Amino acid sequence: MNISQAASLTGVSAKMIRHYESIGLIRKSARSVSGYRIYREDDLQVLRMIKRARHLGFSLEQIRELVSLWQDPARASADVKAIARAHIADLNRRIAELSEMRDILAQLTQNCSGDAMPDCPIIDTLASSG
Amino acid sequence: MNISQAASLTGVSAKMIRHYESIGLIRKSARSVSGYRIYREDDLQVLRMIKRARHLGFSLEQIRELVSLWQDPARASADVKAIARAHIADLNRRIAELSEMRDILAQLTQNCSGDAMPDCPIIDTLASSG
DNA sequence: TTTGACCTTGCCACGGTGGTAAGCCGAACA
DNA sequence: TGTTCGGCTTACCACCGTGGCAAGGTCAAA
Repeated sequence: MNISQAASLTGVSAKMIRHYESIGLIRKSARSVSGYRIYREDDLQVLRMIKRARHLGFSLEQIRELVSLWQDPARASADVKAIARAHIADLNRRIAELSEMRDILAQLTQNCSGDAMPDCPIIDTLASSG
Repeated sequence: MNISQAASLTGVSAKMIRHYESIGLIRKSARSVSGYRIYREDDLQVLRMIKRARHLGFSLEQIRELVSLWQDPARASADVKAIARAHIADLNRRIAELSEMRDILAQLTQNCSGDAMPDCPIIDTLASSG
């Protein structure tokens, strides 16, 4: 099948399939005589896996390792777990950062009258020593 | 004072000060005869405000509006509040996304033995219909 | 044969920040 | 006075992941 079919069957855009190929995340596809990329059912598996891993927020570099482990029948689940743990730690860090921002802003917003007057704790905080 | 002093007094890197100037977020600074940027105490206020707003996760575009409102004595606090609210909503959206990723991964990780065996629910989920 | 949909590669863009290179400038020191 | 070193200038490239666009080749149906 052609790239757009592979794209619609996996949810990965044709653009991204080409990109993943160019960075070596997926193998170079077969080509037709005229140079069109050709995909078989097997190829879709990897794309679907990448799609799901991206959905869980893994970076392409992490996905590269995950794909490699996936294709290694002698893998240790400990290796997979380590990648997942690192990603969870990263997610927690980002969640904590965003939550802190949100909490501060929620507090400031609550104290802002939100009317036609200029006085505003949000601006005041940003402008002074907040 | 020169740019590196302004940088160290505000915590905004010289690189970023130039960038903010180039995108019109801050006014073009005065220049010495030889072309060096010159900053006065007044200029630092804006940089400090940008620094704090970035720390709260506002985008540079939002900051552009905030700075504009800040410098407008006839501003309505409602306008400031609206920007903050929009940002809070965005933060909440991102927090929810990341939390969902983390929860799913935490679940999978918990069920992964993490030993030398290949079997692993994380890989399985990524590879199949997860 | 024409047409329209598809494919190819290659470049530019986003946001925000860092790096690096080439060249000018300023101050201190011999 | 001349050298030297650090700071300043602009301009470009990189990250990450994705989208868009343009110029040109290809395929299938009408």
